[in-house]
Amino acid sequence: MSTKRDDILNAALRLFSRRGFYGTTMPELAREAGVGAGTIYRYFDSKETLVNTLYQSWKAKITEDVYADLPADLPWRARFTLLWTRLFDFAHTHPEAFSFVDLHYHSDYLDEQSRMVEQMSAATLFTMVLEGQADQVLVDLPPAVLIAMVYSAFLGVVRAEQAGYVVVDETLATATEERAWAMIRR
Amino acid sequence: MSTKRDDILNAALRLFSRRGFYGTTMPELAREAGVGAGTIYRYFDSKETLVNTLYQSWKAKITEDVYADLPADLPWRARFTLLWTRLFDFAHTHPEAFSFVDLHYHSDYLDEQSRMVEQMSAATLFTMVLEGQADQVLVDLPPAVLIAMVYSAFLGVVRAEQAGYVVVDETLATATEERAWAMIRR
Amino acid sequence: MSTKRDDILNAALRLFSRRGFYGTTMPELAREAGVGAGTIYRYFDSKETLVNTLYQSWKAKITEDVYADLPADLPWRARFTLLWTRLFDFAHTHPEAFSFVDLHYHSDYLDEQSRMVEQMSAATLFTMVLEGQADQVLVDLPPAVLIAMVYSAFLGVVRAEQAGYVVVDETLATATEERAWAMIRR
Amino acid sequence: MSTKRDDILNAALRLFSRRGFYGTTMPELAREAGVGAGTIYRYFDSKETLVNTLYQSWKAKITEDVYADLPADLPWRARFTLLWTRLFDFAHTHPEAFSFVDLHYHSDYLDEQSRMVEQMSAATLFTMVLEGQADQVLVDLPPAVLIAMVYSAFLGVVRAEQAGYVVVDETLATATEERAWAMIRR
DNA sequence: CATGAATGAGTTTTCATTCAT
DNA sequence: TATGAATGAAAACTCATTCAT
Repeated sequence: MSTKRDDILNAALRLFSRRGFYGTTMPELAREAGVGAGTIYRYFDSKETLVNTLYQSWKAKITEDVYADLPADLPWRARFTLLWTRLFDFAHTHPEAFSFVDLHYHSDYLDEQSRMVEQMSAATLFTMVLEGQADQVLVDLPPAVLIAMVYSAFLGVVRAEQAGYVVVDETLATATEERAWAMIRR
Repeated sequence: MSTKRDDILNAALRLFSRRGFYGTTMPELAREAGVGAGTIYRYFDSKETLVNTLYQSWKAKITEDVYADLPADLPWRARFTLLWTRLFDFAHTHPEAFSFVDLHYHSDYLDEQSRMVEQMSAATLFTMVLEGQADQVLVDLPPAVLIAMVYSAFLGVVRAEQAGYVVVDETLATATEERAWAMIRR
Repeated sequence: MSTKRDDILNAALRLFSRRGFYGTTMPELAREAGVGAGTIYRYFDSKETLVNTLYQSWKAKITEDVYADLPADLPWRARFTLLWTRLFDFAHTHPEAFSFVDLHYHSDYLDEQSRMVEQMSAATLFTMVLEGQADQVLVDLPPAVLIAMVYSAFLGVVRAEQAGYVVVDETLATATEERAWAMIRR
Repeated sequence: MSTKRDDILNAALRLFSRRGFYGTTMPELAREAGVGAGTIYRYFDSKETLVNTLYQSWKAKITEDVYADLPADLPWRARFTLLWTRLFDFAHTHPEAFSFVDLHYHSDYLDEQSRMVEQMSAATLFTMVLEGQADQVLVDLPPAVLIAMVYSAFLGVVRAEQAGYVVVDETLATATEERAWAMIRR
């Protein structure tokens, strides 16, 4: 089965997350993927199609792996811990995914569908925060702000880790989770 | 007086912060600055020189405007409030500056001097955090982590604001400051 | 087989020998070679690399075709005749080669290797002249001077021919050879 | 009186003789001449006008200084000696002039008038050679060939000298003259 | 007269995309 | 289906020339 398509997507994730969309050339990408330059175009119409496909798939995968299947009866504190843990698990399993998604946030080459996936993912979180606020567990700030602060704080740690400034073991992951929770709990 | 050089730097800040380094073309930049394409090269040797000049000047300006002249005897709580206020003041005065600096963080076209300015800025914060921990006011996590979490949280809010998701008035600024402080205070 | 590379080199020989390095533009060259502008860069890193490659190959070819395989026991007079004949044969087979090599002599865009090829070629002649002088056959002047005078005289005839001032048939070639020999024989 | 015009012409001689027409830029030329870039255009309509002016003036000066005022009754041998001496005197007084004139020989940016000056100079020599042949003093080859061989041989020596390969003192100048004469005398 | 900052057409070079194999 | 050589449009950059001072 076509492993080439995946080779291309994996290479694209690596390069786009490092050098960005415009900083990555198709020949480079072909070399990194171990395929001919023309081969990329058998699977993707254009560079933009490729980046959109990649963006959507990772955004969806993050949403799925991190936000889905939260036990409905889980107390808020434990729920947050679970989310935070999943975030770090994901970040460690797919080190380039968060950088990639973050780097391409709101870029003008993202198409309608990418924006929709983006919206859906945001909506999930948004709803969750609203519930937490209704339950008087989360602080009363615009959900967009709470989400931005927590998610950015998480991303900040991941970036520090990838830059080699710290190693995030389980202890540190837990500690950061506590701090993030302290930021948003009522 | 050479207003052209400033026109170019201002246009570059606007475009680089939006489209990134590789996504911004020199003709675009020339048009945005209202100068001829060749004029840019009278003031900057190359596109790389330009982005480095810009990076260094803004990084230095942020450091100066936000971190400098902190009253030595200011209590930690008040000190943090002051810093947070200054960050928002800066972000509102120069809406593109933080995005620009953040977007170009650790890019491979940044030269030695840009990295040095970067280091100096980081060192200032690092020292401050260490003091706060010695005074038992700040939580005991690696300073790089605390800095990353707070600064990223701030950036997250600014980005949400620029995306039009929220309006950050004084009340909201204060509220976010409290949340950020809650994240790092012991 | 990569005939394109040869097409480019041949076109470059023609244009560089006529208009010089700076006077030849890459689009012109591409058109003359019958290839796309980008194609040139698949085979040569830069215009400078191209001119150096060309210089080295022709300098080496001249040296090989003209100076190599001289029968060791050939009397000086016959040896000179042979060299002169070979020079004209070469000039008539590759009408632009001598102009090209001469025009680019000591140009600052020639690299280390081009200079080495240059030196090697010069050394061959130099040694030959020294031997001729030791044998009391050649006049006692600095070899560099003898070489310069003979080679330049030859080039002068070739240039006159190319400018259309004369036609150099076998008779004229022989006559010029006699004159050149008269210039340097003891 | 306008020394600037001369400054420009002198700078142009130096740069054009070294780097050629296309290899010399107007700003470079302005700097070398010690004038503003715009100043050049007060004296010369364009770069082409400048090079043509320069070419004509030097070609004329060479013709005047070297070929004019030859005592009518001077024997051929002495006449040749005088010419050769004058050539070397000229070359040593104006080291760049011969290179410049030679380098621009038959270039397509030379205008009608430059070609005429060229023709006139050639005609003088041509006539002289014809006379010498009529007098049975010079060898019977096409005058264009004789002229090319002698003049090129001379240029070869000058180039060797400028490249630093030899120093041409009076003895060597005389020796080369003898060799050149041997080449063309009957 | 003289300047040199400013320009845009033209240069070298890159790169997304195509297509013959 | 896969390739990578080939392309030309567009990028970064240069330079002859102009013009406000």
